[in-house]
Amino acid sequence: MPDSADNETEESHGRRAQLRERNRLALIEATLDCVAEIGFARTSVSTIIDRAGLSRGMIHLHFNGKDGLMDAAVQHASDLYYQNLYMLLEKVRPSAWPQERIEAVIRSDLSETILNQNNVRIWYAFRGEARERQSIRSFSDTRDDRLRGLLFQAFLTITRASDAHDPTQIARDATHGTLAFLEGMWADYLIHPDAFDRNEACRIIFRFLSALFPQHFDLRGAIADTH
Amino acid sequence: MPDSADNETEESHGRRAQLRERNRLALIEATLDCVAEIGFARTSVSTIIDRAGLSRGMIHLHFNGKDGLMDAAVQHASDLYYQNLYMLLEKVRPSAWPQERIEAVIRSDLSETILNQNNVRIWYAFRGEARERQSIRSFSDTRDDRLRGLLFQAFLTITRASDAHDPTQIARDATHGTLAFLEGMWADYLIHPDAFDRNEACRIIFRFLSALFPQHFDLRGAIADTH
DNA sequence: TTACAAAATGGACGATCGTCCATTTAAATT
DNA sequence: AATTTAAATGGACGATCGTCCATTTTGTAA
Repeated sequence: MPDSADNETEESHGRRAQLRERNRLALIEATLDCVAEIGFARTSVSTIIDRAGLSRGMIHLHFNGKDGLMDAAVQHASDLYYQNLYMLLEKVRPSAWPQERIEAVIRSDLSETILNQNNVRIWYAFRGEARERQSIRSFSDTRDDRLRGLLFQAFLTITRASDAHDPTQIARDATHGTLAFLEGMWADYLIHPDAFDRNEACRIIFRFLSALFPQHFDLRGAIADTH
Repeated sequence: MPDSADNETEESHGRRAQLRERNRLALIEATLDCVAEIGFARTSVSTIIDRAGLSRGMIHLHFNGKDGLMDAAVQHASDLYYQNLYMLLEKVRPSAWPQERIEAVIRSDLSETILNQNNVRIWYAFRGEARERQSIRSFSDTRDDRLRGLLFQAFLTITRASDAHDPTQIARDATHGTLAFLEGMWADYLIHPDAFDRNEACRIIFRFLSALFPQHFDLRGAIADTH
């Protein structure tokens, strides 16, 4: 085994697997494009393979049918969402105040990278068809769980430092409320993509948060701790 | 009162029009049931007429095809939503404080009558397919407009009586924020219908509102004016 | 280069889609 | 009771759906 000595066995089959994966991904992306453009109901096998420029049989070959492809597409969209979101969140320095982390979550979730026409259409198209389809249902579920954890810990740090007699409850409500806010802003963007104003959306959320935590937020976002 | 003589002339043609209208409505209701149960994509002409117990041709006869039926169904769902909502809002006495009217909007929109499994599934199913369909798009639009007017006037009354230097802006933000809140609560209910708690949802909204307008709200809702 | 196997192709297939109309049913009129 | 006419029926129709496989293409190994 001369030059293949330091290559894995897989690498000798590399070109094949690489092409295979390329087509697999092309199908998923074509599916998401179709869903975003013409909706879930009108997205057929024909429109997908037509857009991908591949042959009919590939869907059955790679995904065991249309349902399997849809599941994979949902998973892919979810992965992309998190990949982008956490990439944005990583810019927050580790020593950041909790209110800064909260601001980062809000601004990221409303940024062009995350909240855009494609994503919002895909999001609502799948959510509308989530009934009885576990793969799609988890698409919506997961977002809540992971964002919720981030926000809750940050809010808890804030409320624990205060003199409120039920810091956990307040933190939970603040988390729930903030997520509801973001959800509402997404819906707003879906219905009125042109009239939507990201800065205004942020300001509204911060207006409410600054009323609830005046020492930690103002209309522009997080403010420095005073102790 | 059997078929008495004091019937109007129209009533002599009445029986026919009455039966006709009954079938028309049956088709619309069957459509909404199907959309709620199996989703927009899986709702076909066959499933609709099967559920309505009527014949295939009626859809073309009454609505000029499936699209027309869908449009009528969307309109009907929208009408029902407002009919129920405004019925609930009428219980608020005319002299009510603005904060009481705001509380009524919030509690109504989250009440069992309005926010239930059927409505929320229909709502999101149509919204997911709203792309390029004016009738469906207006379904979402209108809700905002009418509720927005109610809330904005109430918030404006509150902010104008305060010493804030930008009462209009605050009222607008509060309106936008409250609608976003409600939207988020609906999404919450769609994804977790069992875990959803109406009282908790109300409390969270009032927690934020009471932080913003401490003289007008507490965790339980509106409070009496102090001047 | 030849042989092998994995991957990709594209058309055939039955099922189901939405539309539409010839026919039947039954209410209203004479 | 006979006639008229609006409403309802249900099957035929072509189009399109998603599935699947016989065949071809192409990367890899002998």
